[in-house]
Amino acid sequence: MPSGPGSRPLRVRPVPGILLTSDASAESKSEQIAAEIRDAIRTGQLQRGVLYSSRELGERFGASRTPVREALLRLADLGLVKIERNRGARVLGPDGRGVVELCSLRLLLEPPACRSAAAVMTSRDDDLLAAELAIMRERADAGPEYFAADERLHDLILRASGNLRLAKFVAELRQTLALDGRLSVPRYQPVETALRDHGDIVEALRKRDGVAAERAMRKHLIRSADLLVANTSEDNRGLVGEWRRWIDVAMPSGEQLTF
Amino acid sequence: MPSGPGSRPLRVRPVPGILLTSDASAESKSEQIAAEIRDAIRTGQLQRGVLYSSRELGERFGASRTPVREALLRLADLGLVKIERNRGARVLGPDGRGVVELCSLRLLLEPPACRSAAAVMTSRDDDLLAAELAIMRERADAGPEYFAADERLHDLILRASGNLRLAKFVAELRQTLALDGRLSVPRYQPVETALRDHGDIVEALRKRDGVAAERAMRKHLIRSADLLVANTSEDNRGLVGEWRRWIDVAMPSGEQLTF
DNA sequence: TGCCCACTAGTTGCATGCAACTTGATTAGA
DNA sequence: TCTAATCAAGTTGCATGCAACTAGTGGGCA
Repeated sequence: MPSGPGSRPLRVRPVPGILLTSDASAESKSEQIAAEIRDAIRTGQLQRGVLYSSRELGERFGASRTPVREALLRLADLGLVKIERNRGARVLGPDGRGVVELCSLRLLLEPPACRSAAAVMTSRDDDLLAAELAIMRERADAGPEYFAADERLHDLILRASGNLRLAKFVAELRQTLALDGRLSVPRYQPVETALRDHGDIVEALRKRDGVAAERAMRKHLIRSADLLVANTSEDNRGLVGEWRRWIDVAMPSGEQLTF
Repeated sequence: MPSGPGSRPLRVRPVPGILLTSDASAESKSEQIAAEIRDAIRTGQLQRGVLYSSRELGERFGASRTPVREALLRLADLGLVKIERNRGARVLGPDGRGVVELCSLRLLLEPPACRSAAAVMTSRDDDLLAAELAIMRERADAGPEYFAADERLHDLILRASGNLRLAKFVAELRQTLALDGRLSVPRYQPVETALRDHGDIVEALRKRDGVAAERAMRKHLIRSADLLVANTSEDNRGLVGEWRRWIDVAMPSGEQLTF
């Protein structure tokens, strides 16, 4: 194939689903591939602990090694894969310790962000939040649409907080966490509980009651993460203890855990 | 016959388990270049708002476009440059809004991490912290050694907290902030104040008094960021207000600001 | 004069070439 | 038989080639 001097037919691979953002070419190939690799890890098409070469991934996703490498570098930064020099990229397994770290970070950031949002959000944010909540209630079957709305709702709140950097970082955390969590949480967390939690958060925000919104978000995060950590396959004793410790760190002294 | 006609001398492999200790080539060229570009931005050799091509940067740093591109992608993720398609990479200016966002994130994360560290740190951490504090006191001229020790001290605490992901993220924040901050802070913050702050933090940690350590860290961060935000060249009114708002968000209800 | 279009210079994004490195299998030797 | 050196296959990391794209310029035309 190096012989063809003329125009090679650009190999356009039919992208397997996922949302096609506005313009196809606006997103660089490396970004597309990063997203595809993430999805492949999530669905198990790429197995944890296994080494993959950039050539193999390139063939699988219809690209050359360069954009694949760029995607892998990005994913390595996010902690999803580990690049081993001259060996390949290893998909990292669901690390119980990592799950606790991610959950702790969310717990430290999202409740205060919620409080901040209550102080500066606009009525337009109210409408957007209500819309997502409505979708969640409609699609209460815990399908992909439900989770997409969940995702957007959290993101709306974070962006309404006024700290875009915070919003971006927590979005990354959520993406990484979803790799481990999405498979297990819906089985253990009743949808109605999650719906009630989100309803409480949105309601408090609508009233611009920052303290209540913060508390509701904290409750929601703790409840979700509790299940996540408890059902991590590894040794749970130390893990659960560590997670409880971070709850303690993140909890204001006066507030009580009431479930 | 196969008596090694082209034997290269590098073939010596005494023990299969030995890994190279901090070999220079252990760090990839793209990482080196990312660091060099960051330094060049800090020192002003690369000017804010200006477009640079990867070829130019490659020549300046002695590499081809590929590792430069990888470095730029990484820096773009960190928010230091903006890659404009088919145009180049623009060095982003010191955005006042961004400074507030970065400071707010540190304020939300580092004090709780401090409290966590007090709960799980070991006597070895005590020694390391004391060593860095001693260096800071020796090099109280606010030179690079002083700031390096400052940096390491903060990092030690964060890693002692037990949440490596948090430590890594805050380290990134600090790196980015240093671009805007390091030039201005030492001129405004008296070294003895900073020394006292750090002394208080380390002392509280030594006593394993998490609450005091958390408070001391919060005080230190607020004091530093106050100066940083106040001296940002842009319109300060809104900026300072925003920063005060985040202090409020991050402050436990009972605690008072006492300077 | 003023407007439009093609052209040129320059850049990215992706594909590919190449040397160094890692590792498992094979072969020579004791 | 068992050990150790050697080879071969495969991979990365970096360099380079190439088509597509952008923006600014100058000339032609109304």
